[in-house]
Parts: sequence; C-alpha cells; structure tokens
Amino acid sequence: MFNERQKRILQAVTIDYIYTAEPVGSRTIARKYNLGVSPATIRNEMYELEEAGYLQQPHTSAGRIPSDLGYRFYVDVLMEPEVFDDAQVEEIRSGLALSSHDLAILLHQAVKLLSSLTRYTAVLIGPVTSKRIFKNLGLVRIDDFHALAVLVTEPNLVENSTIELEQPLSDGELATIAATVSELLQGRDLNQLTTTINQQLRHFVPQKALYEALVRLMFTERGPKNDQVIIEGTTHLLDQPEFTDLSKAKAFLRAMEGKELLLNILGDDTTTSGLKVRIGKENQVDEFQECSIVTATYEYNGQPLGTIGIFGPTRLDYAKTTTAVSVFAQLLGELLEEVF
Amino acid sequence: MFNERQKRILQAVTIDYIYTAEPVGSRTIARKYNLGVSPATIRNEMYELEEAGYLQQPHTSAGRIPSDLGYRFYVDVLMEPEVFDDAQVEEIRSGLALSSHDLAILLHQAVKLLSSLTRYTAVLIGPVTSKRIFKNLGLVRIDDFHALAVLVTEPNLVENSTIELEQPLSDGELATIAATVSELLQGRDLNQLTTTINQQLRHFVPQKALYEALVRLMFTERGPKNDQVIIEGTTHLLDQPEFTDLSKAKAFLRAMEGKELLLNILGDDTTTSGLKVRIGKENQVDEFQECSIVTATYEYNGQPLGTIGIFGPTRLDYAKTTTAVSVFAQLLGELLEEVF
DNA sequence: ATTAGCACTCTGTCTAGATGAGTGCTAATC
DNA sequence: GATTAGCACTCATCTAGACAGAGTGCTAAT
Repeated sequence: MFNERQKRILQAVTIDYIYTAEPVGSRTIARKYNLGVSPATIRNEMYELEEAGYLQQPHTSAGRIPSDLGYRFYVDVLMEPEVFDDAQVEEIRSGLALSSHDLAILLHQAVKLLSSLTRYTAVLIGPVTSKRIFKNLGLVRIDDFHALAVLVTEPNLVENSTIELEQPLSDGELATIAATVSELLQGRDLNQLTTTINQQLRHFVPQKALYEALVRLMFTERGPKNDQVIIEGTTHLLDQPEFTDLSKAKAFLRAMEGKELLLNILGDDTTTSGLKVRIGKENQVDEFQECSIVTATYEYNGQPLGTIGIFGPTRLDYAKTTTAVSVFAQLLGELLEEVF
Repeated sequence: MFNERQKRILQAVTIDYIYTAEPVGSRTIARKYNLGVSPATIRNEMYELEEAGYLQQPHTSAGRIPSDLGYRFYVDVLMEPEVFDDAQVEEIRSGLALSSHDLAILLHQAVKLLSSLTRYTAVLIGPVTSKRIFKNLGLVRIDDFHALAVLVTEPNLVENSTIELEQPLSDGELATIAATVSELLQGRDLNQLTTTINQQLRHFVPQKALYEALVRLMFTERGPKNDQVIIEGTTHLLDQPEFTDLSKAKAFLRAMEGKELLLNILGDDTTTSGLKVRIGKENQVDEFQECSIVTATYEYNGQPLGTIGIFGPTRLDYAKTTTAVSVFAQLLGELLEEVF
C-alpha cells in the first residue's frame, strides 16, 4: 500500500509530533531522521500521504500532523512498543504491593500510579465478574428495621446493601436466615435463578421485603456501578498543549466528571479481553473525539474482572502507554490472585 | 468605624463586583446605587476605604474591588442573607429525598444538588461521630483466611474492614465471636478502651490477629477517611473569570484532587458546629488563598456528623451561598434522622 | 462639605509591518 | 525517471505604535 520510504516518513512525522506537539516539516524530518533524501523528496511523499488521508495540514504553510487514520496505521503497523525491563516491572509491582490489603485502596493506588507514570488520566473499572458464583451471605442487624446484607462471590468479591425490614429480627434470626440461604445457594451460579431455588428461597426467608431485597442483591445482573469507577490524574491532561484552550479543557473535565459516561464507553470492554486502543473519532462519544483511550482488561483465573486504562490526547505516546497499560493489567491480575 | 455612607459604598462595590466581576468605578456606583451624591464624593470616600484596607485597586486607572478584609466586613456586617422561601426549601428537600435509601448515594446526590444550585464546587465530609457508641458487630466469612468485619455504631453508621485470619474459622465460629463481642460492648463508648474490656476481648477472641484487627477497627480514634470526602462540580469554577488563567485553574484542580488536603482543612470543622466562612488569605493553605469556603456542619441528635459546603472565588455570592449551605446542612440532618 | 472640571494614567484593542517556517511548483541534475 | 535545488507564495506569529475608554486624584468653585 505504501512504499517503505513513505512508511518511514509517516513514522517519523508521528513520532516527532508525539514528542514535540508541533507540526512537522520536511526539513525537520530530513535533518533528524536520516532517510538519505532531501526535503523536497520528503515533501512529495508527504503530499501523497496527505492525499491518502494519513497526514493533514493545520494550515497551508505549516508542517504535517498525523490524522486519526495515520495514528491508527502507526499503532497497528509502524509502532515499536516500548519494552519495560524486569527492573521497571518490579518497581511497578512493588509500588502496587506495598499498599494495604483493602481492595479499594489497592485499586486506587494502582490507578494513581499508572496516572503518574504515564502522565495521563488513568481510569479503572471493576472488579465485577460476569459469572457470579455464590460463596457466602451475611446479615448484620443495624436496628429494628434495617440490616446490612453482605454478599461474597467468587473470587471473594464483596457487595454490601442496606435492607429495610418489615418486622424486627434478632441477630440470631438474621444469622439463621443467612446460614440457610448460604447453604442453599453454595457454589451456585447467580446468573440464573431457577424456579425451585426461588421457591425455596421464598420459603426460607420470612419477610417478603427481605426476600425481595435479597433476590435483588443476589440475582440482579449487574455491570460495574458508579462507585466502581476510579479516575485519577484528570489534571494531567491540562499540561498537554491541546488543552490550553480552556473550553476544550472544560469539556474534557466535564465529561470525566460523570462516571456514567465512562461506564457507557468502557463498561462493555470488561468482557472482551486484551488491549484496546481507540483513537480520536473512533470514539463514538463526542466529548472524547479529540482523545485516545488505551485500555486493557485485568483478569482472575482467565475471567475478565474489569478494565484499566488511560485517557490522553490523540497525540498520545502509544509506544509507551500501550505497554504500560498491559503491564498494569497483568500485574493487577496477579495481585488479585494473591489477595483472594 | 465607618460612617453610613462609607458602609453603603463598600456594600455597593462588593455587590456590584460580585455580580459583574469587573472593578467598580465611582460613576457606576453613583448611577446604579442612588446614594444621592456625585461620583467625586464617592471617589473621596473610596480613597478612605482603600486607605483603611477594605478596598483595593488592580491598577491606577481601574475601579475598586473589595479586599479580603472588605469581604469579611461585608459578610459580618453589611450582607443581607438571601432568604429561601418555603417552596424553595421544599424543592431542595424533595430533590434530596427521592434518591435511594443507600447513604452513600444520598450524600452524593446532596453534594451534586448543592453544586448545581450554587454553581460552585461543593464538598461533603463524613459522616463520622466523635462519640462512637457501639451497636453491633458482624463477622462474615470470605474464605479460610479472610473475614469481613462489619461495625455498626450509633446512629447506625456502618464501617467495613477485611480481616486476615491465622486459622480458618467457620461461619458458626465467626458468628459466635461476633455475638460475644457484641454483647460485651453493647452501648459502650468506643473512645475509651478500658483494661478490663481489653482483657475480656482478648479472652473471648481466639486468634491474636483477629483480636488486633478488631481492636484497630473498633477503638482507633478516626477522623473521616478519604472515601468519606465527596467533591462535585469542580468544573464549575472554570466558568468563573478568575480561573480563565489556566495555571490558576490547574492549581485549584490539583488541590482538589487530593482529598487529604480537604480533610486537613475541613476535617476539624466537624466538631465546631455552625456556619463558617473562610475568605481568601484567611485560608492557611496556599492553594486556596484566592478562594472562599463556606461550610456548615450537619448534625444528628445535636451531634455534629460532618461538614458540607462549597468552594468558590473570593468574589463569591455570599448572600446566596451562606443560606444555601445552611439549608442543606439543616435538611441533611433532618434527612439522616429519618433514614436512621 | 460637596462637586465640576481637567489632566493624567493605565489597559485593551486595533493596525501595519516584519519575520519565519513551510509548502508547491518548475526546471535543472543525476 | 527519480531526485533535488531554487524560488515565489501563503499563512501564523510577533512587535510596535496609535488610539479610545475608563477611572482616578487634584484643584478650584459652589
């Protein structure tokens, strides 16, 4: 499709632009990336690349910058992903590990670390399992008319929910109910509620409201919730020259504020494993059409649990961030296996 | 200290500047606020006010703006707080109430509402009680080496913590331990751990690690934690003309990102009840010396539980926000009494 | 004590010109 | 035929100067 020289030029423009944030001219390329040809030749090739839609010109007398298509070709074909050596990986691992064994804190730390390492905005979603296997249910009395239900699913994920009671129940009664239900559901897949199970449940659980609340807690198919979205380092993007325009910065920050939006965009990723790069207009969401998003799923026992990734300008250091995100997803998975 | 006319002029400058964000000149005041005197007279009075440190001039040929001191005088003496009529209060109340009975969601909603109502950045801290009265303890088995401890204190505040076990404990054993401890501590003040209690605890709880974890969970004096800080509407401040300067906007957003900082500033407020206004340099923290902070404590049974408030530029609509914050604190308290 | 008048100061905006980077085209060169 | 040197042209950015407008402070008159 392109000859070797054109590829090298496209690569040079992309790398240089990613680094300098300035449109790249033919002379710069001739000087910095020794292709052995003169600026004039490069100009001709650039013209071709622009015709083909891989480069574009902010205005007539400026250099070229990659289009979304150009970045895509760079990421898919030209890019040489940065390799993290063992020492670096080890450093990240220890940065993750030293935090407490409280899952929420651990995840926050991970996102913070990823953000400060890449200097982009980092996000994490999850963890949630698609196949939810029942492990245990606890019921703790709060007062006469409230109890806290604690649901434990494989792999040791914990969900809480306050439940309203119609009639007071003692600690003992609550414990008995919890034990009965736990025994009944032990090891079962919570994605399907068979009628027999349902009937038994209805039979064992005394109050209608309690029964309904438990069914809702346990059997509702649920994606990640708002409080399972972690965002760190939104301000990093303000250091990027593309966000010196205050209105763009505002739009981006606004978009980031609503976690619902992120869930919409990234929520589905949880199922499709692996690294994913979205470049500029490839994002359907208007707010992020000048951004690129690099995400990867972290897994437990081969089961995807959630997504971790970064948001940056389309002029993103793909070579570095793709490996960084991969490494984080990988380490996060390992870490979770340890914790659980 | 000031004569009546000077006060009215200071008031006029403050109100006008809060509204227009432009330095206010003598002519403007003479025209808009009919004091019955000419601009020249007003100029003389303004000179006095500037001498006294209540007004300042951005540059020689500009109008005047209030200094921090001027704002302070305005807030303490001159301001006529906006009155919310019953309909408005009712609207806010319903805005708060319709959300779920999940405390965390309810609080988030409240902060969001306050932020969108005032168009400033809103924050909430808490709830935590200073006098922590034990109500109940639950222990839910996660796996052989982990359990979730659930602590309920007056007024029905719930805290979770994952605990590591040395030896596996069955559901039944955990339930027994929880029941014993609950009985032992029923109604006790968790701020003091007497030696007898401690000994009994040590005696009843089988594993050392479990005992220590429980003591840490229950008896550690704790202020609000990171996850008890809610911030909404940080981007609202970007609409304020004082934050068109990108570097200022950045500094502010950075400061907001670390919830620790907010805890430092506002953490203590939880104890001293009532409305509190901090203006500009009255804030010790550098990052907020160009901001004003309006906070109030929300209470339960006369006990302060936490703080709610807003951050804005020193050119803040104090008349409106002070009442808004008061009303929210008040309603939040009432709401919590209902929920608990 | 108040005010009209006026000189003065400072900011923001507008214009024009200079500068410089970079292109696209043409003609010469390998 | 591919490559390159040369050159005219375009466009954005920077600078300096001019100018209008807003507001003050002072003085002298009321």
